[in-house]
Amino acid sequence: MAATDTAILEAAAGLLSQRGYRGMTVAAVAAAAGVSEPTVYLRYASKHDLAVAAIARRPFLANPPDTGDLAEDLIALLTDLIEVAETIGLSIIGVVLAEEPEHPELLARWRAAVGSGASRAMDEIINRARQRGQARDDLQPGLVADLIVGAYLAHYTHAGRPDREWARQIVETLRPGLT
Amino acid sequence: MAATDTAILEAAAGLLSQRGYRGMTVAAVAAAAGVSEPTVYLRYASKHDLAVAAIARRPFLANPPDTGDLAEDLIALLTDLIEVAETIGLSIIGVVLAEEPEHPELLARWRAAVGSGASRAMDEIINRARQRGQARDDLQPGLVADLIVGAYLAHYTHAGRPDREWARQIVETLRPGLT
Amino acid sequence: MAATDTAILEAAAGLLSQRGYRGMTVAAVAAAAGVSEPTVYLRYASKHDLAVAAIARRPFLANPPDTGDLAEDLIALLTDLIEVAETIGLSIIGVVLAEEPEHPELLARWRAAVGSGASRAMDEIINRARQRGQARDDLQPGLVADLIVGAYLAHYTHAGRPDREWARQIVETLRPGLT
Amino acid sequence: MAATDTAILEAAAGLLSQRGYRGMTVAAVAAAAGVSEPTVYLRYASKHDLAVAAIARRPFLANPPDTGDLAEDLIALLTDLIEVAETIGLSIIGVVLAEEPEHPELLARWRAAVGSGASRAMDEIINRARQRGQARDDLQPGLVADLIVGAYLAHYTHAGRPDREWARQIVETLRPGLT
DNA sequence: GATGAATGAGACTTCATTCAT
DNA sequence: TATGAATGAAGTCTCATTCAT
Repeated sequence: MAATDTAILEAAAGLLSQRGYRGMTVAAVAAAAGVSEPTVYLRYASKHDLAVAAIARRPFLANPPDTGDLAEDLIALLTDLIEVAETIGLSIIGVVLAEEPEHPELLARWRAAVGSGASRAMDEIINRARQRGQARDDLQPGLVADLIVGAYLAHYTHAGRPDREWARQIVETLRPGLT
Repeated sequence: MAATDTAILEAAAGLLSQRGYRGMTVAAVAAAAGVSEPTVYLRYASKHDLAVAAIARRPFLANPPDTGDLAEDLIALLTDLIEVAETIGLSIIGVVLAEEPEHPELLARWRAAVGSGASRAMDEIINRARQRGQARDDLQPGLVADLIVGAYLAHYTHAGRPDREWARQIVETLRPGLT
Repeated sequence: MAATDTAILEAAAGLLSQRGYRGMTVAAVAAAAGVSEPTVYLRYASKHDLAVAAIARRPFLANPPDTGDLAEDLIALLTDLIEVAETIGLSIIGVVLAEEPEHPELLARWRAAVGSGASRAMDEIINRARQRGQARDDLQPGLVADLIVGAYLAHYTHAGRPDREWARQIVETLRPGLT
Repeated sequence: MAATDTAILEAAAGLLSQRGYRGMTVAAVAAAAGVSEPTVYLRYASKHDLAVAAIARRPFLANPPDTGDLAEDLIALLTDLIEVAETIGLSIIGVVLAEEPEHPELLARWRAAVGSGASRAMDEIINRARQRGQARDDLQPGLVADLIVGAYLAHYTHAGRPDREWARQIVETLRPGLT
């Protein structure tokens, strides 16, 4: 049944964020989805296959903000990012990095889904800014994405949740290099 | 014995980066340290205590580069960071993020050791730049650290290893905002 | 459908020789027969019933050789036996012996089908030999069958496949006791 | 402890005969040996290793009979064989044959232990007979072993337990070919 | 008659932890 | 202080069997 399919994937994705790869036990997934363990194995040949399928369920940065101003767009994107991260946690990113040595497909899949999503969102924001004359012609969206998204990753990892003003300060620091 | 103490910590730290929290089995730590499992338990009450102690063994960014130029310092720091990361892997960062929901002390400890180290290194670089008149007075070192260190984290997570030119391009993009 | 009936039995017999009793899973039988598992259960109440029905599908030694000479007949029979065994394997015999403690019906069924077949074949060969004056009057076919068939079982079990000359050597060794 | 070692091997050998390879569960072995499952794994890396070690625990035909007469020796050997087989069962032979497709090491090990033992015993019997002038010079012990041991295997497989007279009848049938 | 979907029971194996020595 | 030996608990995965359709 389709309802079971999504229940299993949702459960797996949730547990993956909350408990990591090894903490995402098949028993826990099955229980959370309201089915038995073999039912999970009916759909995925192994726990690993299930984890790969569960990675990147939620479309990330699917609708890039469009405020009419580059800096505001970036602030909005960063604020969105923070909000999502504070909801579902950064641990899913931790999982794909932590498991890279033993399960590199997880990171690969993450890159395909989330990495490319971030890249596309930044392309769009910067293209619009260019048309408005707000962005340098030779500005590379990929670099900006690295700087913006990464700033949050680093801040969270090194110092915890950023305060209110932080997103604006980051963009202000960056702004002279963009226009 | 002190030699045993450090052997155990080294072994734990290595396994933690290579195999993650759950992959760092007490048996593997003991074997790598050349002792028996109970010997580990003589020193740490639980596996978790051992992991907390093992986090952040290696001093990170202990000697910030000093080239006489801000941009060059930042490029050097970023290049160093890449090199270290490509040696010991990013998975240790993944581990502390991934385990946050269940073992928040790991991330706390990481912040105390590595986060503060990065902050101190950036303080030093920017102070020197200020004395040379290369940095804005109101430039906040923490923001720059977030941007520089984070850029690598994000790039690696979203796209894999950066190419040769990447570090310079990041710093060039950032430079107008610093001076 | 009759076609389904035989497909299931063929599949079960094949898997029984190739993978043993426990290796003959109902799922594998169903797949090999091109039906679903419940379809198998429509015909047999349990896996065990299916296995019993599948034992001894192939008539063994149905056409005993008739060369006009006792020794040649025995060599031909032994050569046939080797050939069949090298095609379908001895593991089916292993299965019925191995499962005897838990599923004695398998061995019983094997005796009814294969054991009696071997006996009948040897009866025929020796009766013909007697009419030609090539066999002792008091020769018991059952003993000869034990010796001839058993020699191969023992050789295979203890030493692996016999070489070219082996069948003839066995019969030569036995011959003085027959005439 | 050595007592545990042998208890485990004994339990494994017994279950292997009684329940076959798949029926010899590690839980059952542990229970029969009076230890926990991990204790078994402390000694054998896998169930398969345990099974291989358990095969051929009992030395088979270690002391070939020496009655002073070839025929009597063979009858005694066959009678011994029957007695052993009726005690521990033939199913262990069934197991090694049945598992050959999936676990050929079991049969290999059986050949190394039991097959070579039977061969050695027959060598001895026939050498002594030769010195007494009771055996043909060109008689090959291996062929005699195949015939004698095999006769029992075949009889049991095809017809069940032999009656009292059977061993003597087999040897009588064979005798003219030996002297 | 046939099957897609489900599951209870149980298999092998690993691991953190303890205890007698 | 150190360890060899042991184990309860749990994890991944398989399989015979059932039931609604």
